[in-house]
Amino acid sequence: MQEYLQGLNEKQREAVLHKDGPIMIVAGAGSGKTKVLTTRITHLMAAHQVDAFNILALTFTNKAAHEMKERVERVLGNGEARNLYIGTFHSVFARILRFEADKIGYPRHFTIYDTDDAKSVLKAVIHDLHLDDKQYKPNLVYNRISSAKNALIGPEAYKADYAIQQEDVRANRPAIGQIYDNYVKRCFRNGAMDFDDLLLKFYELLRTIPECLSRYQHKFKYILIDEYQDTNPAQYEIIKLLGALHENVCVVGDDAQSIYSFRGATIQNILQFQKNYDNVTVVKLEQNYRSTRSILEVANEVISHNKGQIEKVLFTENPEGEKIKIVRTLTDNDEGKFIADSIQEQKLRHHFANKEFAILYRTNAQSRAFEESLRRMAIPYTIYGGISFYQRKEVKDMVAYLRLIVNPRDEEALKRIINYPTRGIGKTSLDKLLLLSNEKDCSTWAILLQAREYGFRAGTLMVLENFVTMVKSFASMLEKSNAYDVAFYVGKQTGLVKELFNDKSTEGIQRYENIQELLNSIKEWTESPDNEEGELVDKSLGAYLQQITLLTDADEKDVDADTVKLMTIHAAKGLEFSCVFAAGLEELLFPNAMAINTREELEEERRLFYVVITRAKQKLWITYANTRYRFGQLVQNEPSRFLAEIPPAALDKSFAGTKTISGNPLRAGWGGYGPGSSRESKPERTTGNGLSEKPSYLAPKPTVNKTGEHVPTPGFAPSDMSELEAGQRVEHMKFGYGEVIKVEGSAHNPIATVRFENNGEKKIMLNYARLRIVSP
DNA sequence: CGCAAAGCTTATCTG
DNA sequence: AAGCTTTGCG
Repeated sequence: MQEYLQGLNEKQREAVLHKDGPIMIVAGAGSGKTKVLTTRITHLMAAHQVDAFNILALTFTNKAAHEMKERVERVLGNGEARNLYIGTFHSVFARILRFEADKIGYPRHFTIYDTDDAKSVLKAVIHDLHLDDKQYKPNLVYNRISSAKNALIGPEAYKADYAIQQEDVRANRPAIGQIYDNYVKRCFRNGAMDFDDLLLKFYELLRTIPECLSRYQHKFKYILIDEYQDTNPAQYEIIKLLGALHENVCVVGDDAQSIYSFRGATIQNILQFQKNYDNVTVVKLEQNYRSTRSILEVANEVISHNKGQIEKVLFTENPEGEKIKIVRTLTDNDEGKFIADSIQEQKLRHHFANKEFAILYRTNAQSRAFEESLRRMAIPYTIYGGISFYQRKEVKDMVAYLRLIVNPRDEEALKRIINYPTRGIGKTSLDKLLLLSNEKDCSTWAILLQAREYGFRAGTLMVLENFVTMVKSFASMLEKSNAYDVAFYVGKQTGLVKELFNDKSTEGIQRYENIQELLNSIKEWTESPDNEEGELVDKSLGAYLQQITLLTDADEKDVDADTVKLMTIHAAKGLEFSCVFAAGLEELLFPNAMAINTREELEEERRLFYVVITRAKQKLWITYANTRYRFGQLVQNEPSRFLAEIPPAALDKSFAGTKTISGNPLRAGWGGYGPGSSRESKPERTTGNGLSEKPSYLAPKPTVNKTGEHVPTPGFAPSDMSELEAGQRVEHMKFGYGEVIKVEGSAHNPIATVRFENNGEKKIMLNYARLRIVSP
């Protein structure tokens, strides 16, 4: 038997050895599914001589894809793994779409719009339709359109669907269909795809171009999909098409961990897999290698409250381990303190490293209290889920230039930098350009190219043409130089780098460093060997730009760094930690208020709870707070209903003090952690009852205008400023009389310094201020 | 035009 | 409480 099969249990081996035909691997939490997937790929290549070029593996994160490739390479050691097609749905499809773009009318280097870009387009569309963006909030509209796309419903189908229309009308947003329509057209005009388009357009490619369907059906003889429970209908249909020829589709998933329905994922994909394919082999991996028996028992019990799952019972041969600890605190800050204290204590007593701890929560907003408490204890930590490096303003600015060079139709990029750094193309000119591009239904860039014909003022026309010339010169440089050289030159030539360099504030220096880091990243990209991209090798700037939009900060941050990890439960999917703190187990927070209206929603929240429990290898704390701040206001929360689903026998009853909670509907015996038990609690904030907000002995603030109101002389009329010079006496509407000290500034923006009798020295911009010359 | 202050909104999860 | 947008002003 091959060496790589040795470490597998019977079920795992069965999953690996199955060669042809559809197979569903139901892999419980911690049952070694990554190992099975990689070994399966290895086995296909080593034992069955399947060519790496014929294997497609779709994962949930870029990082998982990387790891898988590495593991296969480690076993095979012949460099073949580089030819595997492994990546996320989005990155793999983006790569193929780049290759086939012309067939569906897109430029090869189409831009991928991230959520911010997409929302910005939506804003413009909503504005152009003269709709109220209070009623049509871009965020909401975006989600609605995203759901439609993930269900493969285009604008026409959207408008024709009675149920959808009823929903929109009832929500008083009847025009979403129209917005959707315009949005799609606008994105196409911009040569851009949003995240959902990467799936939708790939699907359309397969559906409408028979030669493409055939090519990729033949190419991908073996298809493997990780985290199948979180795929949506678009992904489902794509796989069905791609796999139709060989039917060698291997899906791995756990219905109990399906937590992405908000992204259009439907648990039906995994529940129905057996009905959708003939002769499906089903293998269940039920032995858990990750957690202690105590932890697994709690997980099993909790998930049993859900209906309609694939039947399975997870077991483990691991030791029983410690019991679970449930901890109540008075406030969210106390919760933070408790967790930081506990981490410190565990480190001292049991010699855990920082990186063995994770604090997991339902919403990103909860991270603040933990950050503060960890910082106070000097415990290093990493937060996941903030804005990624490539979302920072200065980075996006620079990237916008590069985007425009590669794809001049990219209107979002153009809007961002056409007047940054300032070059005299103001709002008026830009609005006119955008209006024209809407009228002619062509890209803003096309209007710019013919600016001469649209009656701009001479000066404006000149700056517009200079801008066009500059961008064109960058683009032509791209033909001869590599991406890094072009980017470096752009930074220098536009003055962007210089502007950041001159800003010596702390943030300014940081921004400058970020740009340097961006340049480094481009350099690394251009120089790295061609082993990451399968057979469609593309080291162009365009390929780089598409790739960075698909990176998440989980891909950018180093998991091995010795820091405590803070993230949402969603982000923790697929990860494991020795010690886990599941925080904020409160009604309305977890389960979240947004998800308690239907059984389906509530069951998904419960699966989320299941996921957080099963992240823990050795120790698990579950915490909740009586009160926490929301929108700057203190709110009270009941303990989460999920706590009552935990079997009492699994709990550590002696834990954290002896206080019982009076009036708590849950079992007594859990500790309290609040001002009484923590070292330094802030006194309770006095909440606004309208009384004694301010001590009465304090004098009221003076209400008199500090500047002292000046009453202008009757018939006040500003004088002609062109002749103003030092020494003249002037009158100002508000500041009264004064003497001109000096006149400076450029010709089109002169600034006078005036010493006023009652208001001291002021700088006055003569273009805007109203001054009357009293005497020469 | 560009800045600062005031005002308003917001926070479920994400590639 | 914090971030983003609008406003008011020189």
